[in-house]
Amino acid sequence: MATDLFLQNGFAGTSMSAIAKASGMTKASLYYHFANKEDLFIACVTDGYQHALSSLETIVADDQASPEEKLSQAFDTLYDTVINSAVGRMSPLIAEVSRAFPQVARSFREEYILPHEALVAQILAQGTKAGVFKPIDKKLMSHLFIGPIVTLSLSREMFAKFDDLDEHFPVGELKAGHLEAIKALILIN
Amino acid sequence: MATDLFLQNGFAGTSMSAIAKASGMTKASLYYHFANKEDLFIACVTDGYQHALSSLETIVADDQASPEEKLSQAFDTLYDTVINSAVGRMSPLIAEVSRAFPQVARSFREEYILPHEALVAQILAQGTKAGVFKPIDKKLMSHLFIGPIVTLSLSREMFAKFDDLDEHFPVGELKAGHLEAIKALILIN
DNA sequence: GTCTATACAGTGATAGAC
DNA sequence: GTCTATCACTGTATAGAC
Repeated sequence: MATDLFLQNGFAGTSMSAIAKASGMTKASLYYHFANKEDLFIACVTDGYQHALSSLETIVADDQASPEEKLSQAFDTLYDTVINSAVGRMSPLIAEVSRAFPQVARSFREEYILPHEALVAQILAQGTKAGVFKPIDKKLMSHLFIGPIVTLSLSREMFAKFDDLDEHFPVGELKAGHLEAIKALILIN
Repeated sequence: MATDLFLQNGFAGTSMSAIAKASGMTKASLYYHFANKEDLFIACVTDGYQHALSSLETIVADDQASPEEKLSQAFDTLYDTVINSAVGRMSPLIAEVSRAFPQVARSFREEYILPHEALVAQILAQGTKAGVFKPIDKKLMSHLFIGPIVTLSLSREMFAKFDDLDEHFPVGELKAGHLEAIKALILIN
């Protein structure tokens, strides 16, 4: 609710009055639940963490799938999460708020980014152990793996109101090409 | 000047009073030069376009260098531009402002993003013509080429105030690994 | 072209009744 | 736990003198 408003109008562009109205409350009631605007924002951000991580966790824990299948599933999940979910789309917003409130950045990193990276690293480690993936530096893999997805999400947010959005940023094709590129980089033989 | 303020505090977080003060003017004088805040912001953004493009243009026009050398030089330029220059760092800011003023996004795309992509595409086309690069889809290449760099810039903005910035986001290493990955993807033999 | 002064809407946040 | 009413303040923008 408040999350949607923040996404649409930014942090400074979303007033407590607007949030109260959208929540069917008055401002004063809102301030009964949250000490201030930052706390409310942080609640919005952390609220979205859980679900985004759980789908990756089930992929990692799957005993049936091969490392290559898991990699493909991780791509599906990450593209879906970063591009469609509220938390994923919030990156630029978090960057904006982080300037004034660095603890927002810290919490985002520790509770969202690092667990994500760790899960992706686990999938890659499973593949390396099975002898099908080359070992690769973890930071570099995050750079090449998550980088394009976040930028795609940012671009799509930026051009959300344009009617040729999907023509210029075709998620499916870009995802497929990206996956092939990563495979070319890490698959053995 | 105003650009730096926008970068530090976001669009809504930067007041006309603050800009006027930093410019050694009063608010009223500022409004003599710019009709409103958006116009001033657009002026800041477009102002940075020129230089950012010119360095890529000289690389493309170079008759001496091999396509592989040009690719490496383009990496140096893009990393430097996106991470260090004002325009490059402005992407999240432009995303913020674009929600309210879509023409900002359009101008950014047409005058900055598309020319950039076209120049990179030219380097790749030169390599393909010379028989050293495989042909590759233009949109995909932008996704894989520019995506990681923009996300790196965004991350570094987000964690700019943290003392372990360069440890977590080591530009040099990531750039080198990224270049190797792109080469693995497009180099023939 | 730059200034002082100001209009006026909206902001985050609080006091106190119910 | 929610309300009405209000606080002090800052925001964008403008009028009019010099």
